[in-house]
Amino acid sequence: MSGDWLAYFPRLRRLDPESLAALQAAKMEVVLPPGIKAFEIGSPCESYLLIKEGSVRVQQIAESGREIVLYRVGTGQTCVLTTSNLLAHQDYFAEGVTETEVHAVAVPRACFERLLAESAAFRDFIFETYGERVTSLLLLVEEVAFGRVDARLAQRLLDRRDGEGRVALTHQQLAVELGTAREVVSRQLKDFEQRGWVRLERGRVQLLALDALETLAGQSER
Amino acid sequence: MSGDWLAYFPRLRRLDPESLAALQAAKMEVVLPPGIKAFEIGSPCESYLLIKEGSVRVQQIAESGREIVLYRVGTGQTCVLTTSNLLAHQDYFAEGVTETEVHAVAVPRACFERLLAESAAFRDFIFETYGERVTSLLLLVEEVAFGRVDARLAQRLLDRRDGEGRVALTHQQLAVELGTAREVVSRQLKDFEQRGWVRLERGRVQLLALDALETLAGQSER
DNA sequence: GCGGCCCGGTGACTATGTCACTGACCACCG
DNA sequence: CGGTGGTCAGTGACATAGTCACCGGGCCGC
Repeated sequence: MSGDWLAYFPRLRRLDPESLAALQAAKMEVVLPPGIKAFEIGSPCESYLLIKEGSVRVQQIAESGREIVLYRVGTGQTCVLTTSNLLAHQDYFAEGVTETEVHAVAVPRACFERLLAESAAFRDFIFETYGERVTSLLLLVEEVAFGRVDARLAQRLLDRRDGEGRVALTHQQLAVELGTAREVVSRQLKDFEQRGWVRLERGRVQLLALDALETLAGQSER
Repeated sequence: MSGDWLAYFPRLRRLDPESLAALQAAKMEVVLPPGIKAFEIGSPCESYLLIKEGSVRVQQIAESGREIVLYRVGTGQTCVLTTSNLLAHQDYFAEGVTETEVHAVAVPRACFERLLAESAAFRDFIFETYGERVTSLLLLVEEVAFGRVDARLAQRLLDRRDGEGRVALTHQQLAVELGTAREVVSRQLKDFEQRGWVRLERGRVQLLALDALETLAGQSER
């Protein structure tokens, strides 16, 4: 039911009635299945995407095939890269992959630009997380440039564990999370296992010593 | 003479007279000597800086002391981090160092926010390079995560050479440019020298084979 | 049950980063 | 002029990370 979509974006309720009406009229509700590319390198950027439910993983891909996860966009969020591309009239040069079924609202470029010009509340909404994203990209630069792989891996395992301390990712997927190679992840995990911190299963890691992993994750500086 | 400052920011001429008058009234002309910190980690972000003349190097610093240059802000440009911090009400978490004497125009936060709200031309001005900066940060992530040090070094030498093919930087400074260690730069440079591509001098590198360096710089993928 | 594919393990090697120490060079001062 | 301290660069030994080639096991569809 489309009347409820604003519940996901409370700040948009502050829009003046005219802007809100324009948004209502122009928006399109979209549903994407899991595991597809919402956008890829070179795609033009046609509309502003507001995610109601689900998660999109945005990743950079090198020619060599190595990948790195830049960030995720989840419920109630929007994608910096999309915003940035709309503002600068550029094409995408990263790819976005749906990790779950994604329910989103698409706002066409023309409507985006009109709202940006007319509505202070819309601008606030846009920039709410925008600054934080720039921050998170700089943190990523620092992490990749100076961080230790073991600490970063420990952090990712903690971040992506479920309620029972399981991480349902293959070594390859973990390598993409960190922008490193599978072999490196395999060796680090084996090391963790020998310390008794995790148990390795096919396609999954069972965490056993959260405190030890947290301690290691804290030592991110090399 | 302050009447000419708009010559550096032609897009600001499109501002409506009222906004322009507000900007004129609130702005402050500032001059910073070379080699000082325009802002550092933890500084609050009080005003929007428009650079008329000069260059500011923005760099990230790890606890270990290793540094990496994130980007430079030059004549006619503005700093993404400042914009982002103003938008998101955050403090700086990188530092900005003047590389030359810097002549700039400072716009206080209140005026920045008012103009952002009132003037479409001002927003266009802000976002003109903003999107490109996000792009450049993603490129930096890719470079640091996947790039070869030798290719990146060759690229930097080419980027920062003067008219006679000289690069007036120490090995340490080159290491900061790339976010690597001085020893690594020293060894790579020695290798370049043995190939006859450069000649090493104290505090300086003389480039001899631009074409060879360009070829290497092109092979950035690991 | 066979073949193909994904998953993970491993050894050997290369590339990069760290540490400790050295000497060269330079500016300044007495 | 010589001493002195600081910056700059060179180097060997070692640690960490990434690459390459290859293997074997499990899983799935036919």
